[in-house]
Amino acid sequence: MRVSYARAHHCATVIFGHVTDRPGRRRDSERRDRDRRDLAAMVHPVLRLLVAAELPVLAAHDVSMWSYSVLTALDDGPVRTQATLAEAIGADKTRIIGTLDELQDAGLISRTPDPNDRRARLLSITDEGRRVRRAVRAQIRAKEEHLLARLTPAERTTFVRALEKLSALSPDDLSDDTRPRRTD
Amino acid sequence: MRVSYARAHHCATVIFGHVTDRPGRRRDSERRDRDRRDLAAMVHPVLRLLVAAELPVLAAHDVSMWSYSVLTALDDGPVRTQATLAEAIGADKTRIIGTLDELQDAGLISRTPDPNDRRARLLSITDEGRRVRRAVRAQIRAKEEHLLARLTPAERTTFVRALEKLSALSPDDLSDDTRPRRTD
DNA sequence: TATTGTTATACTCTATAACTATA
DNA sequence: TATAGTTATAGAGTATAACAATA
Repeated sequence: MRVSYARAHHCATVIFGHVTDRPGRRRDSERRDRDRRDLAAMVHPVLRLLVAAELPVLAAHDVSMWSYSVLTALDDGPVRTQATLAEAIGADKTRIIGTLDELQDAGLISRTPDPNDRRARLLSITDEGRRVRRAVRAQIRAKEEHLLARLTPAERTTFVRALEKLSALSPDDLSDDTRPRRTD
Repeated sequence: MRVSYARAHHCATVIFGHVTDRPGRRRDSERRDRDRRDLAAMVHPVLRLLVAAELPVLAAHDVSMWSYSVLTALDDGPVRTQATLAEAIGADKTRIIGTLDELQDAGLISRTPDPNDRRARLLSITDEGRRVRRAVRAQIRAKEEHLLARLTPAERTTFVRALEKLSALSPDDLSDDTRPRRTD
């Protein structure tokens, strides 16, 4: 995930001069929602901001974004095989191999052959890996505070809660098939 | 911005078994906030969800993500030169040229030489371009409803408001230099 | 035959630098 | 000399297919 640092000052000025819309008495909240930018057009800059804030922290600890993602998954969850880990962090089997090699060379994770299935290699985070992960996380949390400080306490709580809800969804949850209507 | 459709079922189970933390009487909200995932780890899956939802819509109208971004900027703002447009959408001068060529060939934008500066080419969206942009937006909004429907009305309002606030920030707004303290 | 981990290849995207034509 | 637009080249990142070992 590479992100350019170019600032995305998406022009927020929305002009609907010649949109002939029935001049009903809409509430402000409805008008607000209609005139807002697309969600992706707002979420993307926020992600770039977050990544830009995280990269220096990661670099200071000599870990890549993928490495940090792997360490996080291994620290939070039980031992995994490479395939399950890859799916857990939304990556590809082939994509994380280089990352795992680096992490192993750095002594942050260990890969031991599975006695029950000699094809598989069981992954686990080392004490040093745990230390690095948590040091990085602490610094990232500090950076996040700069962002969240722009919100009111109530906004902040709701924003994080909403993020937790939405980030847990799978693409299937958004498919049109979930609509109650049936064609038969 | 290419996004794999692999589901990011980030394991949300957080285990702090051996983190010796003073067992004070923390409020639930504080504990919640401490045990949550990193913001980027939540924002990223949300963006992927949104992009996955948008791509089919864009494909149906034969426009790329960058094309839609350009059409949006030109529809919402005044006529721009290519350089200013590029910066407005967070892209690079050289990166959008191919996109502009496609849009021009498709008759969705026009590029006319600037009479005052024969180096520059003034951009403007055509009626057809406006039609496409708004048709795409309407469909994207419909898809977004699937996502936002997972939130309560109050959560939704606050979430969108928070996104508007945060997405308007520039990297400078997050730098450590903004802290009130000085070293001298 | 299917699966785990791995490697190799090709393809996409991006950044950088160079070029032109104007100013 | 500097700038707007363009083009070309190199590099990073990714997906896909193919492979060896094991089930």
